[in-house]
Amino acid sequence: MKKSRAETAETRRRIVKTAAAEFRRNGIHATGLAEIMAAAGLTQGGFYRHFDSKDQLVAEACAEAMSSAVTLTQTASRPAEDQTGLEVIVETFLSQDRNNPLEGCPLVGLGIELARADGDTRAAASDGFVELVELIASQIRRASPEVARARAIFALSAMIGAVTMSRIVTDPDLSAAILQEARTRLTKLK
Amino acid sequence: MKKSRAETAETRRRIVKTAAAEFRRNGIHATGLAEIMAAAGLTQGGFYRHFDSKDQLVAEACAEAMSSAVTLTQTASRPAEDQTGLEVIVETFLSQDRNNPLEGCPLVGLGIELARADGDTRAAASDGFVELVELIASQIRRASPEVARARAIFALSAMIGAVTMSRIVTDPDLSAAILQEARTRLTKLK
DNA sequence: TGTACATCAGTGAACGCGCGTTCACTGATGTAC
DNA sequence: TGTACATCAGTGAACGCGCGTTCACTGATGTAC
Repeated sequence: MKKSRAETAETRRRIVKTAAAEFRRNGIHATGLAEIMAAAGLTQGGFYRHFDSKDQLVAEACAEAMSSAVTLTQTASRPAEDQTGLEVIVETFLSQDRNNPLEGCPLVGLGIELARADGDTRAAASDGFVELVELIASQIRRASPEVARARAIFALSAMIGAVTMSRIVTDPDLSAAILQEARTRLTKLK
Repeated sequence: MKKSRAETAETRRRIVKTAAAEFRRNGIHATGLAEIMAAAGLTQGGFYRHFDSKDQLVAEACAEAMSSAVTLTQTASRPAEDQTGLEVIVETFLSQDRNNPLEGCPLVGLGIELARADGDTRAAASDGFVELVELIASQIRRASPEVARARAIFALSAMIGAVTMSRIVTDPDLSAAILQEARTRLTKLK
């Protein structure tokens, strides 16, 4: 049953992408390897042909998820007809579908679990945060680079808190209000 | 080995308080009942004399942790000599010791796990969020109640995001900057 | 180019372990008289 | 108030289950000649 090199590489990528989605949906600790492998169309025994441990997969899945969040934000940051780049980024970030967390920002979906994860995973999350900060800062044009970066740090952490709380809260109106307040206040930072 | 009613009630409270601390330290899923019972000075078998399930303990521990966060914030909200009530609240919230999460805000320590928890737990978290919002709003005096509430919603979710990210990020300077930016911007909401 | 063989991706079953939960038992507490 | 007994908080061991990890095996791929 050996597979070609191309197939092997493709399988590995599929496992990482599947894991990135499942971890964001259910959390890292609550997601088992058997579940991930099944979702990737494989059986659990094959896992260790690709990875040394669950921790290694967690780190790679976190890096992968951060990388697609950065790409998504990059795409979104092209200013539209009547909106600045910052407005579009804020709008996009705050519109993450609560019912489809598979592709949302891992800093929200994995959240505080990242602070307890091992070094490689935390480093991936941390690096991704910095990349997003720089992307946002580049859209704040009326300020010096230092001030823009400071505002971007605030905007990103505030958005992460808002999306997180909008998912926790049980009242749909409150959930919408949390996102709306963040939207209103953070688009003013331009 | 039967205990008196007073002792039984005291034991129950101790289990809930211990659980509230352990869940905030390690996360809900990652904390076992045996670990909690041992930390409370008991053996694991006695757990079901007090609770029907782990989920019930999670809900009570969440309510307990939110309640002490509210009490702490209430105490902090008395304006000091040279600071407004809002400034003191923001200062207090953002000074949660990363290395001692036992008593920090459960909306940070439990984080996105709360969004996946069962109804009672989410309700406790949600109610606690609303209480904190009202407490913060009451310290924003120059605005109408509606505007004050809107600002409080933003301030609280932004602080939760900032403390969360300050714990995730690996660079201590960045961690401090995240908290500093939140402090600077949110104390201006008065 | 064709053949023989070593490699190794993936399967399926098993491993030890810790989880949430259950249970028989103990013995101090609380109750009934 | 004192005595006899039912209650039940807490212990310690066990339960089934799912976890991360290991392993013997299969058979198509890639390599050596």
